[in-house]
Amino acid sequence: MGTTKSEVFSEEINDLALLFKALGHPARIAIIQFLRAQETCICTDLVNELPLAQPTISQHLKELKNAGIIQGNVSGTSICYCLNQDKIKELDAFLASLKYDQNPTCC
Amino acid sequence: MGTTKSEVFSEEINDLALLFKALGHPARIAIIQFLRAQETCICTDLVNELPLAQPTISQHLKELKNAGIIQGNVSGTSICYCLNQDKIKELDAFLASLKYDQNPTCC
DNA sequence: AGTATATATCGTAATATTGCAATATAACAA
DNA sequence: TTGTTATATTGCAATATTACGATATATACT
Repeated sequence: MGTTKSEVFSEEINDLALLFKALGHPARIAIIQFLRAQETCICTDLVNELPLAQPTISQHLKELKNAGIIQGNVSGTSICYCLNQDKIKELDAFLASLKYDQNPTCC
Repeated sequence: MGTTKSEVFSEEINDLALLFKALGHPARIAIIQFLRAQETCICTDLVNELPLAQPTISQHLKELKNAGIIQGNVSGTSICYCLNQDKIKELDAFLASLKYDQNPTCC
């Protein structure tokens, strides 16, 4: 108990859930929004921008990177992060697939 | 410690994070997909469909309902659930806003 | 080598989530 | 009223997440 029963679900469903889970935290949404606004990569900027300690931000970046939503490249002493458009499109496609052409009469 | 520092983020960001968090579990993705496929509402069907106990499914439905992603209407002894297109569109709009017209050269 | 800067990792306390058995509630039927 | 079906709630053990101080690592500059 306490663990998610991932084994019983398809890989597709688990992958989607992991992506959404990575976005399921305000700090990570804020990071994503900042990345989108900058149009380019960042690193310490986030520590100055968000009221969270450096290790906390580093941890959130790691989770976003693990999920594949952002990418990071070493650039001197700093690391340059940016959005991974492919993953975003993947999520967008899923959400789009949930829409109906016309609202069903239900409930 | 241990608690998410929601106070330091905007309401918009917190709302989005809560919506994504609700989708961040395979059982809840499976529920959403089943609801989409049925085009209409459900209830005990999910207990038969998914290898999870009834209280567990009830709990996941509650979270999806709290997030506003699904709606439920009493219909006799059962409850009829369905997707809330508005919330789905909200999430879709956010993801769409993250896309760039052309991929930026970064990282 | 020594120093500064940028980021990651470790360790840990506080809290949240997951899953389910047991039980409660609610609507209907006989 | 008693039974049946459908769903929700309670309680709890196992596990995961969050946040951060302390510390490590890695690159660059002097």
